[in-house]
Amino acid sequence: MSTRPAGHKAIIEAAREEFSEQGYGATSIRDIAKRAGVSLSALYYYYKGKQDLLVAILEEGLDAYFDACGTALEAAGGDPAEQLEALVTATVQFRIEHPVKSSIVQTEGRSLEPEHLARYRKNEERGTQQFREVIERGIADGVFLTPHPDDARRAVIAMCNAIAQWYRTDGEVTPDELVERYVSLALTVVEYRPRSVRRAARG
Amino acid sequence: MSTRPAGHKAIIEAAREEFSEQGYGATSIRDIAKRAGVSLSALYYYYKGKQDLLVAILEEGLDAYFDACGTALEAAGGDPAEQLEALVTATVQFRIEHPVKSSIVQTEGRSLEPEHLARYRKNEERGTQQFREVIERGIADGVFLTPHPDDARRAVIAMCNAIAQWYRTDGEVTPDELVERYVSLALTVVEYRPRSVRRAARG
Amino acid sequence: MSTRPAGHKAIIEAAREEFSEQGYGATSIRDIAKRAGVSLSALYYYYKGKQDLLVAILEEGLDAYFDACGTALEAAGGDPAEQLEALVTATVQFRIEHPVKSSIVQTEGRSLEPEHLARYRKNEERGTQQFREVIERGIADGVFLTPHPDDARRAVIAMCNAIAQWYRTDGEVTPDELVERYVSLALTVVEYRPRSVRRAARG
Amino acid sequence: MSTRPAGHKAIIEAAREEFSEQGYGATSIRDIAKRAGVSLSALYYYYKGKQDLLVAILEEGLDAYFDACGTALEAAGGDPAEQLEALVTATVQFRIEHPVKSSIVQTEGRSLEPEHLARYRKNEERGTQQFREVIERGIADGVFLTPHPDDARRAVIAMCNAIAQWYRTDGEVTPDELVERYVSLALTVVEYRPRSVRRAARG
DNA sequence: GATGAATGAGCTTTCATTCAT
DNA sequence: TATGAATGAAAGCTCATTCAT
Repeated sequence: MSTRPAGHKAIIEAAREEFSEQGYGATSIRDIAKRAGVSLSALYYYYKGKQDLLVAILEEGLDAYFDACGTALEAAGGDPAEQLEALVTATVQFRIEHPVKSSIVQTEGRSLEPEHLARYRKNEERGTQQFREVIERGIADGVFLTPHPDDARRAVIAMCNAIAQWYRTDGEVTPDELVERYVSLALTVVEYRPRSVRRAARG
Repeated sequence: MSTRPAGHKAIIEAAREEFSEQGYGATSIRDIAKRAGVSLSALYYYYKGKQDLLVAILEEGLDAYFDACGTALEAAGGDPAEQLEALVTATVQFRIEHPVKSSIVQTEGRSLEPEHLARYRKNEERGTQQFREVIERGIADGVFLTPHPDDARRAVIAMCNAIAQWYRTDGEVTPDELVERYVSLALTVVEYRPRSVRRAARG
Repeated sequence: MSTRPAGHKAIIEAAREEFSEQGYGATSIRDIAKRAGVSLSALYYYYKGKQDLLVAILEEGLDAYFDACGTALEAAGGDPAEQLEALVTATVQFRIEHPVKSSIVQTEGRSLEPEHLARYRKNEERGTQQFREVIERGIADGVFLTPHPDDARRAVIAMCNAIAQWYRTDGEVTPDELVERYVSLALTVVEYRPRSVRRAARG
Repeated sequence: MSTRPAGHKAIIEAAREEFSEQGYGATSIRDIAKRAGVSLSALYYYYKGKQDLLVAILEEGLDAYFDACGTALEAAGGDPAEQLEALVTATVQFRIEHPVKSSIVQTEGRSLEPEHLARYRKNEERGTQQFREVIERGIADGVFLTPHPDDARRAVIAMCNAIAQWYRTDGEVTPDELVERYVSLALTVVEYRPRSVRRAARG
């Protein structure tokens, strides 16, 4: 959690939008200051520089996403299917509600200077790990039948992430509908077969 | 097909790699010249500028991909499942064999100046359209059961595209294996049920 | 009147001299910065660019000249001969005292980009207009006998303007003498015949 | 007289027009080649470089003007008034017929590099000298009464030179009319009084 | 005679950043 | 807290010119 002085939200917000629209490399610090409506010097008063802004934005982006996932997982039971549902729901909702944060986190990691990159990549990895654990447990429990858990995981994450790039809140599909569809898609991808069904089938 | 004088391949190649690694905005034209081993002026002799390089790279990237899809589709029969298989195979192979071309086409469209953007976006749309047609025909034929063809399509495309970002040829999975798995995943996502099976099930 | 922040006079002055000596096109912005003794960036802090400098210089040049003419005309009576004398005096003095401003205004209008050119040419026209009005009134009053007022006007203006290119303050002729001679020349050119003389001649 | 190989007139012509419109410093050698419709290399085949083109143009410009003056003076008698008439006529006609040549000669001398400048300025001086001699002879003969021959000379030259900048062949005044007016103006400026008139006045 | 290819130097401009106040 | 002023470095690009063919 950052402990920065208040009153600089406009700056972060502006930077996020500029980075998202043009990319870190193509964004000038003046563009950000102008968009935030503050002077160039004010920006430097709050942040050490352009890279510092990026670090703050990326960290906050990951944190916010992981918070959402954590909350969802806690609310879900111990069942792998329920947990996958929780993760997909949290991810889809986050991509819908925070498309800018999402796209930056997905694209601008490469713009980190070496000293920040390693830590960031490691942190980022937690997202993969969450899905990996749930899927592998589902397989161990015999409810996810996919023979290729890594590919299934990557597919699920990729399709959820892509939402940030095309979903528009003024479109035809409501967020809830979309969540439902993607949960369903994800369960299809991991080839989910509920125990009860199989038991019933046997009888 | 470009009709540029020969001997400038090194330039395009260098530009592609720099754009892919750092992003268009963060790449300097000097970086490209240096990487290509030519003088700055030589670069300007062949290309009008940085934007011109990007345009050439993006166009070629799309063309090459569409060529691969076209060839694959022609070789496939009229059956929607076979055609989806062909498209997925072509896409996965292209992402594996041309990860740099793939990632640029996926990320740097936004770096096009307005005058080139519209045409590019339209061209890009052809990729979506290929998948859309095949999937819808599969649904019409009753072999793809997914109730949400748009989501299925986006999922299939997203998961195939993501390959460019993580696949390494020196990894555990061979290209052919990966193709097979993704074809299988795609058919799962569209909920493919072959006619013969359903007929048998009915009997 | 310009409302720029103070302390950038050295820049304008340097630009004026460089433009005057080498021409706008041949002057590099580095030359100007060096001559002004400021950094290249300082120059851009005060002016948007090379063209902006030219615009400022040309506008100020015209303004200063028109101010001098205006003051002289106000001090003069309503008599056309006196007014022509005032205009020629103001012009000659301005060419002597501000040869650099004068030569730039005379030569570098063509270096204006289209968006500034029209306005400038119109403003410039006021100079011609001042002379035209005075000469035509003198003709109407019957004191200027020249049958070709346009040619006379152009001749007077051209000869006054040329002074900026050859007059040296360390030469033989004092400014006051030169003014007197050019006033006399101008009155000759418009074929001035004072009323009193003609009346006397008649008697 | 230049002894250059034929077929390069288009180049000189193009250079003249570019230099005249934009100034030497602002003209690129590529602009010239494009306007002449030849390749960049062709230009370098005929001329050593940009400066060489300027030298050729300026020399030819002065030569052509002096030729015209020489011819006119030869045709005129020995009378100073007739000779001044001849010079003004030649000058006005040249400014009318060759406005581009005229304007370059008047403005671009400063663009000569030191090694060519001295010779050019000296050559240029011949123009002044022609007028000076005629006017001084007129004064010695007692037909030009101006008390300031240098100012008169400069005035005459300046007003004639200015013609190149404003005269348009499609305007109201014919060349012949203009010549007549400027001859008349020039004689006014030098305060010409024919002998016969004065003799008559005395009687 | 003529040209396509190539270059190094220089161009105008914008960059991220610092600092005195 | 906050900013106007200033800077060195580097950006994209154009320049006049050369040279092998």
